Amino acid sequence: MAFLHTRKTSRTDNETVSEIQKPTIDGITIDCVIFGFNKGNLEVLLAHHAEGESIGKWGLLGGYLQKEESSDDAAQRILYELTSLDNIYLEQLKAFTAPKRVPRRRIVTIGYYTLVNREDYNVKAGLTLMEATWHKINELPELIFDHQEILQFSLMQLRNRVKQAPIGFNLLPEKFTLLQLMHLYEEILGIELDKSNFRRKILHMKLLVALEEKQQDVSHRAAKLYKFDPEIYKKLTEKGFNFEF
Amino acid sequence: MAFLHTRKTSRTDNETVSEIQKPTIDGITIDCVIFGFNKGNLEVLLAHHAEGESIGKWGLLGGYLQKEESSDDAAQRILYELTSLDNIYLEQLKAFTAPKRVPRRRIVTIGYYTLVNREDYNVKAGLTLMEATWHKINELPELIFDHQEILQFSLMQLRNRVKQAPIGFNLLPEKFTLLQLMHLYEEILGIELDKSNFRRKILHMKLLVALEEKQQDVSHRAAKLYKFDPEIYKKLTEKGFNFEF
DNA sequence: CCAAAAGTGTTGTTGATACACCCATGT
DNA sequence: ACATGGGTGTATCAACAACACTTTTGG
Repeated sequence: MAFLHTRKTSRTDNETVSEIQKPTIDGITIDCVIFGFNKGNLEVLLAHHAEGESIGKWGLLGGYLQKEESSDDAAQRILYELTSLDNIYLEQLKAFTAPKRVPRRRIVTIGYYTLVNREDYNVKAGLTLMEATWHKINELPELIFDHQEILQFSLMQLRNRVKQAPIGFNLLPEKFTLLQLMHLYEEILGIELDKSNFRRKILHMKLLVALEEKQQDVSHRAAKLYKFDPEIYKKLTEKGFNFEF
Repeated sequence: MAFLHTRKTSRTDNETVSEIQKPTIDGITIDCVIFGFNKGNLEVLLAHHAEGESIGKWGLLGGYLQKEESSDDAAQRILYELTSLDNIYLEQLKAFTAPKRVPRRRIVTIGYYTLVNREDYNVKAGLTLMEATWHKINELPELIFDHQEILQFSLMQLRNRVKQAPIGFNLLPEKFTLLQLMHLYEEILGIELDKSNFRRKILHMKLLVALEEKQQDVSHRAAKLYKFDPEIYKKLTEKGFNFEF
C-alpha cells in the first residue's frame, strides 16, 4: 500500500492517513468581524485589550472554541456574550493557520463575520461596551496578531457576498428608504451608483415591500419606507438572482 | 471591564478574551477534495481505508497539520505526496468543526479542494495509486465521518467559483476545443448550453489563444485547439468579468 | 452520400446606462 | 426662493437566447 509519494516527511507503511501522529496544536480560537453601518459609514467593532501581552492594542472579538460546541455555535455564543444579539446572520470566513500568527503558541483561529444593525444593537444590548467600540473601516487602529489580515479578508468576502445575496439588509434598520439602501451598497462596494437605475433594478426584483409610512422630520420631501421581505426572498432564491449594481 | 454578557459560560473579570482557557482539541487535520474530469464526467479522487477503524470504507485524502506549516502548505504537501502534482490551484473551503464528526476524539478538519488535469496526473504521477481511485460524482460510495458533507460543500463551492473565475481550465488538458470546455461547464453546473452562444461569449472574452493546431484522428470535422492564456487573464481580472453561461 | 461535430449568421427581446426633468418639504 | 433629496421618464446601446443554416471530415 505504498501510495504515498514522500517529499518532506516520510511515513511508515502501516499507518493510515487519518492516524499518523499526535496533535501539534495549542488551541483553536474564534475571531468575529462584526460590521455595522452608521451615518453612511461602514464600521467594525473592535475590542481594546487592557491586559496581557497585547496591552493597549485593538483586536477582533474572539474566544476559545469549547470542547462540545461547533465553531458556528461558538461564534454565535461569542457574539451573544458581547452584544447580547441573538439569531444573527453569521458566516464562517475560513481558518487562519500561519504557524507564527501568534507569538510562542500554535493557535489556529477560525474567522467569522456578521452584519449587525446598529439600531438594534444600541437598543437591545442594554450594557455599555466599555472595552469595545466601533471604528470606521477607513480609520482603523493597529491590530494585534494577524487580525488586520482577517479583517481585510472578511471585507473582501462581504463585498463578494453582498453581490449574490441580500445580506446587506442586515445592516439597516427594519424600515429604510431606497436611498439609504443605495448608500449602503455604495459604501460597501466603494462605487457610485445612479439613483434612478438603482431604484428600477431593486424594485424590479420585487424583494422589497413598500410600506404606507414615510420618513418623519426630514428637511426635504419625505421618502417612502420599505422593508425587506424574507418570504419573497425565499421564493426568489431558488431561481438565483444577482445583486450586481 | 465587565463587558461580557454571559449566557452559558461565565468568566471572571480578570481574564482577557484571548487567554481564557486551555485547549480542548485533540488535533487538526486537512482533507482534500480532488476533482478531475474524464470523458465528460466530473470525478473525485478517494482513498480506500485498508486498516484502522474505518476499514473497508472510502474517504477523502487527508493528513495531519504539522507544527510548523500553514494549512495551505499542508494541503499542498498532501496533494504532492499523493499525486506528485506540484503548484496546483488549491483553495481552502472552510473548517469543519462538529464536535462529534469523528468518534471519540475531537478533531477539527480544514477542507481544501483542487482541480487536476487527469492527463497530467496520469503522466506525471509515475506511480500506481493502488489505494486511491477516481469516482464519478454521481456514483459515490459511502464515505467515512462527515466526508460526504465536505464533498457536497466543495461541489457547491466549485459551482460558485467556476462562475467567477476561469478555474475550470485546470481540469482540461493544455490544448482543448471549445466544445470540450463547454461540456465541462455543462457537467459542473448541471445545465445545457447553446453551442453558438457559448462560442460567442467565451471568444468575446479574449481569454483563449487560438492555436494553429487542430484535432487529430476524429471521425468528423476537426476542431481548432485553444489554450488558456494566464497573461491575458491577469489583465482582465483587474476589471472583473463573469463566467455565467 | 451520410453522420457527426465544427462553425456562422440572424433576429427579437431584455436589461443596463446616462441623463434630463419634475415633486415635496423645511428653512 | 432655494437647497435637498425623492421620484419619473426616455433614448441608446450592448448582451443574450433561440434557432436555422453552412462547412468539414471520416467512413
